[in-house]
Amino acid sequence: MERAVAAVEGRWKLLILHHLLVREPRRFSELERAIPRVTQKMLIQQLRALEADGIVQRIVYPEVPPHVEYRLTEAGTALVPALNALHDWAVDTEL
Amino acid sequence: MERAVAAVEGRWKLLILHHLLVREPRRFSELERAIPRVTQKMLIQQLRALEADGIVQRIVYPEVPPHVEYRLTEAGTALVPALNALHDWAVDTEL
DNA sequence: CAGTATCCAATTCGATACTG
DNA sequence: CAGTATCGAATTGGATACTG
Repeated sequence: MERAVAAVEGRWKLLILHHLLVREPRRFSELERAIPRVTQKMLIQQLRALEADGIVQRIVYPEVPPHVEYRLTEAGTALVPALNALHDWAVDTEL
Repeated sequence: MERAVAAVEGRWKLLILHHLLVREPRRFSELERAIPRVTQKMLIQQLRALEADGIVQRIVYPEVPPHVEYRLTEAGTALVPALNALHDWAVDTEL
């Protein structure tokens, strides 16, 4: 349970998840453009953390130039109802 | 929505919320005993943050010695379903 | 394109001591 | 009892420059 929150903690993870929900897959540069204020360092760091937690999947196409896609895993998709519950709470409490 | 997660972020907040769910109200010293590894500094800091976010209520009884109780607010109680959803996800994904 | 590497500033955390 | 104050260590974050 602590790990469940940890999996979503971090300034950018929700934003990343949001953009993946809106449209999948996303390339690294797409996420960069979608979240202008994130640095490359933070973006890759959060993506790796989400990957390590089994929430997003990183798919590498061995091409030149490099091509990497990020998708939600099944567990990532399964997280959506919980995020919606949090969202509903936030709306209801006007927080 | 970011604030919704922020309201629950922090190593001790879930633990505090848990103990308040199990039994209300709780005094400061009860929470200290319930969560042995938290320092006073962190405990009060997280309690204040939860209070600022409208999730817990701090009730002071003007007695000697001092007597302070912590309770969930209505918004705090309303948060429970969302926490359960997160919990279910954590269990289902074996995270 | 998709990252690494580095350096530095800011924030967070624990331990300890003290107080109304 | 219920905190506050202080300090230093550890972690995190941003900016910038560089690379396979």
